[in-house]
Amino acid sequence: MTSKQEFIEKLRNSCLRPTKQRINICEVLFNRDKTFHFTINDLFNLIKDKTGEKISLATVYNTVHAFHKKGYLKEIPINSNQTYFDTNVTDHHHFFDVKEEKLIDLKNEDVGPIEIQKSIPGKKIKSVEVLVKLED
Amino acid sequence: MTSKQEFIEKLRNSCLRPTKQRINICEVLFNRDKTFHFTINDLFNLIKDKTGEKISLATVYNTVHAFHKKGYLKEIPINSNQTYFDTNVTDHHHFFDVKEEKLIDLKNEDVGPIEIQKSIPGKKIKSVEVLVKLED
DNA sequence: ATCTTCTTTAGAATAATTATAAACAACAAA
DNA sequence: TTTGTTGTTTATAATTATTCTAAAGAAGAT
Ligand SMILES: [Mn+2]
Ligand SMILES: [Mn+2]
Ligand SMILES: [Zn+2]
Ligand SMILES: [Zn+2]
Repeated sequence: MTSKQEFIEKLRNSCLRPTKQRINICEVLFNRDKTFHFTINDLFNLIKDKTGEKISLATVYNTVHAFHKKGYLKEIPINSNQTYFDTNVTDHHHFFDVKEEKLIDLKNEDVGPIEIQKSIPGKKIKSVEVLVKLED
Repeated sequence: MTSKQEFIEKLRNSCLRPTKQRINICEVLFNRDKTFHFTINDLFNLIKDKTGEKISLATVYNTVHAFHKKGYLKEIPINSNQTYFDTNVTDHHHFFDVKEEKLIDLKNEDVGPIEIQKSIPGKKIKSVEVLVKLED
């Protein structure tokens, strides 16, 4: 449980002005026990439900991308009509329940280390992600 | 090198009428040595270049999805503004060169077998894909 | 208080994809 | 071959996620 005051400090330390909207979004996103996977639309609706106040869609986009740029959110590569984000920014893998359209974290020990044996001259590895699609 | 006649047969066997457009798309997609990674837009332009004739964008979408549904094309999960497809429909992994926006096949031996140790009740694994993002 | 800079916002613009419905082509049955 | 049926192509419109714009508002510094 992070206090409003702590979010304000974190935002300031990140050169992001602690506006009412950003603080609300912080609380919705980061005041939780488990990792949270969401689309912009999920978040937009959740904010209305949880805080009772509406934040404009443009602001939700702006804020999510600001947080993403600062490394506080991760983007998950799946083919969907909407982009998925993740509050767990560590390197980790996912199940994707295709029917429910839901992401589930995989612990690294559930997958084991992945050694990439091939390399491309002049390029280095930025990330290695496993996506396990689930069906019924 | 597959002949036009063979494409016609393959289309018929798949309950897809062998139209001029579908045969052309087959030739552009499948008459190649190496696996081909593309977006709808790539394909649309390539058809004009290679065959001199224009196929309507709607038909390119229709055909790609028809082929995808029949299992002749694979969809590659990456976050991009456009969806990527692959003529290599076997289970395999990818490099994605973020700067060039290009996919490169990884052989399974370049990655090694991936054992998923976790399972979700009532769900079974449909696919396991590794995406390795590359930067300079 | 005042000024500057950053942020929010509604609404417009963009761009990938999908839907529509009329013209057309493939196929099978006469 | 003609004819009828069904599947396909096409131009165009609709949809939808995302980004852009520019004006109003809020935060922070002086
Ligand atoms: Mn996750
Ligand atoms: Mn491939
Ligand atoms: Zn982002
Ligand atoms: Zn498809």
